[in-house]
Amino acid sequence: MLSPCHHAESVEHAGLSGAALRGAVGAAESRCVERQERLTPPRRRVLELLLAADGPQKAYDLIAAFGEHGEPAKPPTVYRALEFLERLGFAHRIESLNAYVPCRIEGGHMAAFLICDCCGAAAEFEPDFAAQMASAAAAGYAVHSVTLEARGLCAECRAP
Amino acid sequence: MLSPCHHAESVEHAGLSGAALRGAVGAAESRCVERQERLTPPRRRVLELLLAADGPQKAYDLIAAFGEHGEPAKPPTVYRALEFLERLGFAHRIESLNAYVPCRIEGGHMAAFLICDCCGAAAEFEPDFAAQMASAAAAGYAVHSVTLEARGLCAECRAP
DNA sequence: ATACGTTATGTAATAACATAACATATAGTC
DNA sequence: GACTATATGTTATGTTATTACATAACGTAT
Repeated sequence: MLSPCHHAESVEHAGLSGAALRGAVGAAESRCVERQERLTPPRRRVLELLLAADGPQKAYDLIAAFGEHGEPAKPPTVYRALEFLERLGFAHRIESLNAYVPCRIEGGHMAAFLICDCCGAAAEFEPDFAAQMASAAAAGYAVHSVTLEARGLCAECRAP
Repeated sequence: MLSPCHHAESVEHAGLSGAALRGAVGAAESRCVERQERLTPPRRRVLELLLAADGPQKAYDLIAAFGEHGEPAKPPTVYRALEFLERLGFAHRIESLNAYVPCRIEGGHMAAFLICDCCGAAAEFEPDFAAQMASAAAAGYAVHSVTLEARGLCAECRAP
């Protein structure tokens, strides 16, 4: 990845705050109730941090930001929360960045990202994996998850 | 990922040895000459280790196996060689495994893998990213590389 | 209400993965 | 031979993630 650039982060993916943040957390809470899962305090906290952030967050960013008064979390606290959030579809790990983002797409369990090497934005998009799933089926594979990561330059960074 | 299973690694991706290994290294050598790049001893050694292996290799596996008589390499030696091999298209990094495989597909610069969670095999396939590239273009992104990693069960592990 | 099984969290230590920084060496060119 | 660019050697450290085990909270059946 290149060094950070001068361009602003994509507005559409800017971090949530206030009512929008509370609404998103509340929606997650509801989905947990439906699924008989528990949005416990550390899980909720990590979700808030992801939702409030402007871009992909590293695990140790979350660890550092975890406490209300500057105390970091212990690593397993955050890694466990991230695992839960991924399992419920509330967050995705971006493998090529070793970083995490909140899920922006309802109901999708397959993740696809456009990652800007200039500004660091990671835009989730609705993947159409039909062609790849056909290849997998032809090879006899039973696929249960797919991630796609495209690297390049976002519209803003191409034409500033 | 699940724990290793009892199934054999996929035969088609078994490690090379003898003449097949020398042939593959020789082909890489030729491509380096064409491109005016140098397949120096550490680069050649790491390529051999990848080609000879039965599956994705971790960087520290390569570091441990590097020396002819059991002496490990220093980490930068192997990471630099891997960087070179990726740049020339001789190897791919599988992000979700933190591991490396030799490239099995001529000329392809975009990587797509079917990764078996049971036996650990990683089958490279020829990706058709037309649908995703269209999405990226619609979003204004200029994509320069794409990787796809599908997790699941291979044919052998589904029906042992 | 208590005992039990299950799930989640707290905590310490460390394992696994990767790079920075700087010195040295080797190849190609003038 | 001197210069330049590229590659390697070496030390140290930075970053990412997990293991292991103890404790706590929840649900539920007695």
